[in-house]
Amino acid sequence: MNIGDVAERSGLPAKTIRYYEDIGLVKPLRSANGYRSFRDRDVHKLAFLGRARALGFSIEDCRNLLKLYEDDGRTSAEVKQIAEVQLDRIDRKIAELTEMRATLAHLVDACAGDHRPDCPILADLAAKEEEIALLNEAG
Amino acid sequence: MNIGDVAERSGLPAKTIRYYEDIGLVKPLRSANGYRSFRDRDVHKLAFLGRARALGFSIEDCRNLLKLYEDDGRTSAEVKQIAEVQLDRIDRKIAELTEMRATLAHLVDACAGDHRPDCPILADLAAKEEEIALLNEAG
DNA sequence: GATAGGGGTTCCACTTGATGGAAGGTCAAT
DNA sequence: ATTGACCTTCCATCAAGTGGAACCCCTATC
Repeated sequence: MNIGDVAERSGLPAKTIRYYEDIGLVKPLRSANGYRSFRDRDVHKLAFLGRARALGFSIEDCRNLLKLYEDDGRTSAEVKQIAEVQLDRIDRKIAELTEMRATLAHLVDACAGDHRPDCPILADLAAKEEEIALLNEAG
Repeated sequence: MNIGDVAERSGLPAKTIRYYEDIGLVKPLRSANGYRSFRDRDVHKLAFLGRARALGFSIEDCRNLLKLYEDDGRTSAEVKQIAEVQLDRIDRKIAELTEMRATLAHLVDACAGDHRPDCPILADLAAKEEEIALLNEAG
């Protein structure tokens, strides 16, 4: 199968598939004309990668998950551990964003958004210099 | 003021400050010995940048916010608009992560995490190939 | 005067995960 | 023969820094 078909079937752009070959995630064969020739196995792997990436796993995680996927001697504990670490990363990211959101929403709410220059958003961004200065004086 | 002091006061690493100069966010003077010489104004700007970045604003947003900050003729509407777009980005990101989290948490929950190879996580990542295949047959 | 340390400087490479584009080869059909 | 849709490689670019090498500056101490 040529890269175009694989792209369609796996849902990944051809460019991405080439990139994945480049970094050693898939190793398609080559036809006589130099075109990449993908086996079903390669297509499966790419679809797997697409899913794993959609869950936010890093490329390195994907590499490891793929290895486990193809290793009959794996234990589900190994897989679970990778997933748990990722779950934790997601949780921390969500917490971080939620905090940002709260602060920003508060500021947006306080801002008139009119023709005047007075703006609590800018005021807040600027004011914190002093907080930092105070912190440093204290510390 | 030298870069080390500024780093401490603004809370930004010296490397980052140099980088910010590089991309034109701050323009410190130079002492006779070639050292960067930061005025209070520069330190304020850097602290401002630190805060804005902490709220997730992109460097380009920061550039614009800084411009507005220094422009007496600004309107709060301009500022608010940038902030609202950012708020929206955060919301979309949170939604995306929340969905990832739900899927992943479900899978982690279903996985025994023991010595056996059977793993719902891998099964899920692999199974979706077929969904895609079906989707493609249908479409 | 030499030297050690703790600043500072520049510049280049690397990170993550692709993506865009140029220049050119291949293939099927007209 | 030539169009158009494929495919190939390679190089550059994005965000937002970070790490490190090689080298300069300044002060204090021996």
